Amino acid sequence: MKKKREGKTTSKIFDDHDHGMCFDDAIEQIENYFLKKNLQFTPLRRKVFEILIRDHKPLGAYEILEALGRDGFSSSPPIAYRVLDFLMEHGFVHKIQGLNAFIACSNPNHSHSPAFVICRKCEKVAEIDEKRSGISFARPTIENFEVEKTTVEMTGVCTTCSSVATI
Amino acid sequence: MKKKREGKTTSKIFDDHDHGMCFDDAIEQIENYFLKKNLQFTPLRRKVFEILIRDHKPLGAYEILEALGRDGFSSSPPIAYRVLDFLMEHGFVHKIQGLNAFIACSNPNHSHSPAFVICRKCEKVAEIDEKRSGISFARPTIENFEVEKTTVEMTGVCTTCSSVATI
DNA sequence: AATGATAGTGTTATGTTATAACATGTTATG
DNA sequence: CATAACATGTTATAACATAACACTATCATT
Repeated sequence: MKKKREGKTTSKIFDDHDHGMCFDDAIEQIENYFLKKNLQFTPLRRKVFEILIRDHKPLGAYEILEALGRDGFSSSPPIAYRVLDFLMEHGFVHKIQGLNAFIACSNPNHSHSPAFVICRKCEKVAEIDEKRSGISFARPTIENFEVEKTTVEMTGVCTTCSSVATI
Repeated sequence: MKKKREGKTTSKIFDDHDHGMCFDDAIEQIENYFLKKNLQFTPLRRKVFEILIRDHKPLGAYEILEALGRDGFSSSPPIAYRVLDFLMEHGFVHKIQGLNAFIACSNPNHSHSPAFVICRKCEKVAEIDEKRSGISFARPTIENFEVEKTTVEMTGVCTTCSSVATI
């Protein structure tokens, strides 16, 4: 059986941005970016991004595929993975390694190295920036090594879930 | 086909600890720990740990299973995953999320939140501590959230591989 | 030593995530 | 309009992980 990815009520960290705003802005931003970079914002790419930004929660590739299928697109695995790779390359989608899931970027305008806070109970995910994270993770310097990408994921329990209790 | 996990020559960061020492010490440390905690360091658990510490590089669960099979143990998947979970719980093994692989811990004596440096070409992995990483990632404070575990993985290219070139 | 509880291992089957390889269609440009 | 580059579609399979249950070993107590 599939693991659930759902949430009940929310902890502050998970909803302190205006999501209605976020949705419209995000679509506009990605359109502008693609235009500027001369990339194709094809119906498939748009749909995948919309699916992710709609609920703004992490979705597994196969969940995205189901949604694509429902909307009349092909739903064979490479379809999703290719588009996700593409959107990730351009910073509009991130992969949450700890969940094998994908989430729309919250700040595609900043060039940034994101960090994620993941509640292991409700599986809500917040993307946070360096200042709020309490850690600094942007392009650290490592001897004899060129860092290209830094993955930072903080797993734990949000106050909403911990108040419900039972580990 | 299987991805390769191998390395040629080394960048400093990947071999600045005495591995002969590391192996003997590690075995002794894990033995002491298990003794102290009244846990069973069974032949299977010992073998899995030895397989990981032997080369001290990340191995996939199925690579570990093959090695177990060669050494006369059962090699059905749950065998490896169970032992790996157990060793991870006690901090002797870490999972490298970016590689779906497991690696023996470099400092089981410290209580620590490890960070990893991963060369995406040779797939060598170094476990580094907070100071050397240039980032601070130990139990940051997040509002309305209790962080239990922080994953930090820095992917890039080591100088050895970048000198060989061709992206 | 026999009892039962707990922990550890073995086995089968299946679920979940991801990619390889190749075919077809679509778009931008010379 | 040819053609190169990009994008999508399809089939098959690889790679990673867990559920469920059976069996065995170990430990604590009688």
